[in-house]
Amino acid sequence: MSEDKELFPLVGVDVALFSVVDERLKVLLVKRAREPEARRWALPGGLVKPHLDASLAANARRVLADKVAVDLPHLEEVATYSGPDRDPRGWSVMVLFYALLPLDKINAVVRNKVEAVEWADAIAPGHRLAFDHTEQLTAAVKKLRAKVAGDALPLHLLPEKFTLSQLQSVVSIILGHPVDKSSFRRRLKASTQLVELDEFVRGAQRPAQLFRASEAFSF
Amino acid sequence: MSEDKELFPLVGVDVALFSVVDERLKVLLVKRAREPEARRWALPGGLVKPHLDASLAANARRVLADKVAVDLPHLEEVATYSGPDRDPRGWSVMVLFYALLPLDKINAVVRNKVEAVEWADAIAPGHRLAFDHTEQLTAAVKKLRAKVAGDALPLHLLPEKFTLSQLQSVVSIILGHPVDKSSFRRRLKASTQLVELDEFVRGAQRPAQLFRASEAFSF
DNA sequence: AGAATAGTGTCTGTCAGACAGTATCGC
DNA sequence: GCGATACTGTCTGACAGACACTATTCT
Repeated sequence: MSEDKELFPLVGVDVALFSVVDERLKVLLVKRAREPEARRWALPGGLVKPHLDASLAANARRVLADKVAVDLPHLEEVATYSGPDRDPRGWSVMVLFYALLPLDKINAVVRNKVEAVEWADAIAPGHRLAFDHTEQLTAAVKKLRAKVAGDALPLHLLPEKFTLSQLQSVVSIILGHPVDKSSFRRRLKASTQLVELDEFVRGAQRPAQLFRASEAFSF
Repeated sequence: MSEDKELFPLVGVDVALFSVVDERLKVLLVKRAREPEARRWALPGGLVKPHLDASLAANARRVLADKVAVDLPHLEEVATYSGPDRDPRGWSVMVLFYALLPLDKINAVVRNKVEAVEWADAIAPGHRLAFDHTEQLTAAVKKLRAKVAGDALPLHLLPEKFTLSQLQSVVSIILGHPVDKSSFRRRLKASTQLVELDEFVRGAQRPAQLFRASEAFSF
């Protein structure tokens, strides 16, 4: 066993699962039940099981299925974290992914489990995280922001049908600064990523047109 | 041993080492001496040795030190490739990096080794590559191009001191299309990445000013 | 009518591509 | 002078931020 430690690195994944709650970008944290780092908040993650997982992405989906009751619509690789000291169990390599979860599925999603679960503020989680997860979370947020700043649309955070105002709100929450309405809508009209529907949302004001992701959409 | 295969994935790195030769973007390939995939061209790579390597990046440097006699100035992570079938030895996960090598060090660089070594065209290598290395190479080129298109300067492909014309040439070779001289130079003057020197290159025409990377430079 | 949100029109500064023009060398 | 390469100036069209304006609903 201790020889195995010398010969074979531990291999697994961590996942930063983002959502938007209360006008804030949130990330799912779990309170670890077991050693190492027991009772400390951490990104959900786990070691790969070669007989179960077809890939690291599959590993990520399996791990998250323990905390969340939905299929993740999209997994994006961020970076790998490796070395002899980052986990006391031995030389380890963890591949970090991030995923986005639609607003309207949040309540249905959190499963009862041994560990506590929390949607923490993604920018300022308010906990000291286990292992190198603070660094990982920073990297995941940075990658997400870069992608959205580069004109990708975070539709995976929205319901299947959504208004442009909702989309604009989510984008500005992710980026951390206001987004101009006019230029935002101009961009979207030129884009092939959205399809306008003939449906409208009625509320206490002018109805808003609904949109959905087009076939050409890729995050 | 066969139980180990079930329990522990193989872990290693592959490296796409780029350079510019003869006005083309080239990548270093090695001809594998051992099974699996013996005698097939491949990206240089190797399994991590926990007692030797402090990280996967260190693993990459060690593997490349067998083929190349210089320290790699920069390693950039591209993606991971994993699964039970991509390597016949078992469930494996390889982390792909790319690196850039300065033009003026190429000749000093290739070591005598068991395997053959070749600088192949990065866009059309002309060989069927081992494992999933064709896909890996495509991803590495794409990532490099995206980085350079996003205003990063590939100074690691140039000598320490270089002219703007040389830099422009390298950028256009990487991107695969011509770059406008005027706007390119305008961008560089506004940038803090370069420092102009008081030295000039004299040739058969007007001397060209030399530049070097500034402290603020980061690829 | 007024509040609230959806959606549009217009102005303007910035910036990148295009390309012509000038500068400075060797021969 | 001529060829070659380095370097600069200028024009113009595209576009994004700013922001005011119009539109449509509910109360």
